[in-house]
Amino acid sequence: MDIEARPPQTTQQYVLEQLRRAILTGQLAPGSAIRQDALAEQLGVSRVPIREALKILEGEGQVIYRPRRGYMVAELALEDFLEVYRIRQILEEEAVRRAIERITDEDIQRLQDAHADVVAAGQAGEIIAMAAANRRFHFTLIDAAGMPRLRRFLSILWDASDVYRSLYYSEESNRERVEHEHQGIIDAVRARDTEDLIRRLGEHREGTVATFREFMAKQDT
Amino acid sequence: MDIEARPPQTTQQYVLEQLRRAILTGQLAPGSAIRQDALAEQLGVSRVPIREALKILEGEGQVIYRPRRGYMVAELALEDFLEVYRIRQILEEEAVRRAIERITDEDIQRLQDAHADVVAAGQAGEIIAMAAANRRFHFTLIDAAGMPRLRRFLSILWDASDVYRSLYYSEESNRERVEHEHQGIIDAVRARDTEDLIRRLGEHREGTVATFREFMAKQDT
DNA sequence: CGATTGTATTTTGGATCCAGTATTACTTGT
DNA sequence: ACAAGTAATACTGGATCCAAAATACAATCG
Repeated sequence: MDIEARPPQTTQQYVLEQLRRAILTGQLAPGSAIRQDALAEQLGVSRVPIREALKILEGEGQVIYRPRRGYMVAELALEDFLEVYRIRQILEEEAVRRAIERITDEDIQRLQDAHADVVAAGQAGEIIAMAAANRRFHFTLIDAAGMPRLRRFLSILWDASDVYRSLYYSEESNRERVEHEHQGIIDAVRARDTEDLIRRLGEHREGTVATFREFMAKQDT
Repeated sequence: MDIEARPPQTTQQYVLEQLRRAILTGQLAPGSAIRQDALAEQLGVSRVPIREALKILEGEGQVIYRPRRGYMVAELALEDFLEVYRIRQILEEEAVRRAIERITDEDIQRLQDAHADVVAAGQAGEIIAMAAANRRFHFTLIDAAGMPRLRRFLSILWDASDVYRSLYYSEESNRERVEHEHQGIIDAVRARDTEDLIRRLGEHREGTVATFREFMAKQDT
């Protein structure tokens, strides 16, 4: 027997999850200071696991740290967002180039399943679930590249730029666009057509960026 | 007046520096376990700042963490190295494309200065100084792109793939090659010739990778 | 003699406590 | 009334202590 040992869930991992979630949903607003012992009390743990979770987020660039001043949630201005998104696109492009050469039918099935989850969550209006399924969709493709470090970086970039997602998905028209583009991506993968796939990913990105520009413009008024 | 406050050096930052250095020079060999209180005693601090520094390195992917088992220095097999290097190249390419449009004469001067430092350190046989100057050379160019997050990722990737550098630079022939290629890069920047610059960076990378293949092959015997 | 279970030791994870620094509020002087 | 200096407060950084989990070792049973 060779049973995979379940890695035990430590408190810091729990805290890390909670922090990620709070940042993603905007409960911890970008730019706001993070008070360690308030958080500790709120989560019912001591300050130590809080500090360690914050250190990981610091390494990932999701929070800003200034010695003796504490942590704040990193802000994402439009131009920062565009920068992160641009990096994501470059890396994802590299990943899918490799992925399309090695992807199996089961992977494609998973892709299709993840897409179905996106649609279902969208119709149910469950924003968090939709963001999660969307992530799974993209990373199914990325995983097929078999480049673990590239995957890691994309994962961090994803988290870092997913901050405003919840607002973004709430618009009906965006959901439809995403659904349509995803299906196109799946088709291109099925056909093993690299250039078409790259083109579709590019369009997917441009659609997203355009939507964001509108969104930010609306915010400013 | 808007003076930037000097951030005080905390113990964890000191520990972090020491750990980075130990990993870079190979004192902490890839794959070896990191014993927390041994380190704490050695550096004359408590275990707390050690743990927090390790958390940052975990976020950067330089050490592997398993709950309740501790940390190990991440191993870099040849294929891992190639993967990291490939990512670096892609991102550096994006950076220099932007950089060449915005770079100033002062930046170019700094580039030339950094290159001079590389040569000087090389002749003096100071490997660590040479690695540092080489890093400065590349990041002078990257900084000119004005993409702070991209810069951050490149910085992490650089550290992660710099592990074997000390061995690498010790060979005379490599030093000469690096010097020659750097000068070519500077010339291309001066001429604002993007395509030539990209081409030269690609060659620079290929030369490095080829050298590494030889090096690893020698190691295996 | 080998394997398995129980025990001791080592090492990490978390809590509490203390010290040093930054921020805020208040007081005092002009 | 406003500014500057000072005192009070709040929060972070680090050390020590304790608990829990993993590993190493030994003893016992088949």
